[in-house]
Amino acid sequence: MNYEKTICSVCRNASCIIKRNVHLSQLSRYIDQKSTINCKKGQTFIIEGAPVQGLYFVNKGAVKVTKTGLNGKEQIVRLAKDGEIIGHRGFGAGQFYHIGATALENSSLCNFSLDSMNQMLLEIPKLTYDLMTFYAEELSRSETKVKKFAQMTVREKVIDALLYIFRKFGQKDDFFGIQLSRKDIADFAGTTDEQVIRILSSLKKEGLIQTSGKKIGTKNVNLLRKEISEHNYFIDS
DNA sequence: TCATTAACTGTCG
DNA sequence: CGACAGTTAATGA
Repeated sequence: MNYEKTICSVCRNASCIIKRNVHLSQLSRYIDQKSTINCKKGQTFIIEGAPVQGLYFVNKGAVKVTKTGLNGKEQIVRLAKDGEIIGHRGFGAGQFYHIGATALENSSLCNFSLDSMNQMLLEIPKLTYDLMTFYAEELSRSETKVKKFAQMTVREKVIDALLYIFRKFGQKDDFFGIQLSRKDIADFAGTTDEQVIRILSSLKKEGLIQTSGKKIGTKNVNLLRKEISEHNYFIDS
């Protein structure tokens, strides 16, 4: 296990709000306070209901953010990759996380304590502004997601989930840049793994996607988009 | 190798 | 469309 702290100055995550502001001199002492956590695939590093332990950034890897329903069903709220923030709703008023987060791949995470974050945001307006922009985007995504869940059929929701994965992780050698279990896709789309399996195999029969074991890919994104085009929500969510 | 997990199929309410 | 039961394939201890 490698516990070495990742250094922001050599980090490649241009979308990270810390990295974007790393040139600000006030930031350096807070960066010195951060810690790096290495998570193995499948490891849960934010437990729903546990006390907030600050803010996490994905340095490298992939993470799912989840919320558990009353029946114990897991809902994947979003996926996060390099440069993205996790646990950002945990601070402010809330004392406890109301989401969970587990690594989908071996991942390294940067963690800033609550105190660190609060002082940073009070002291550096540019950082606060960037975070606010991020919140605004998140809220907008969340709103369109509500519409989706209300209006889309299961087939459309699964296609939408596939497009989300495609957008976020891209495709390499005809398959998506991340391998998710059918269960994870189901938890994201708000359905069951059996439904996902069935829809994936019919999509495969129709030639819209190809699968090989856990690997899924598409050769015709536009055809997939067309299926849910009436909903017009495929822009970004 | 055996045991556990994931993928898939069929059926029923 | 979801829930359940059951089979097969893949994975890993």
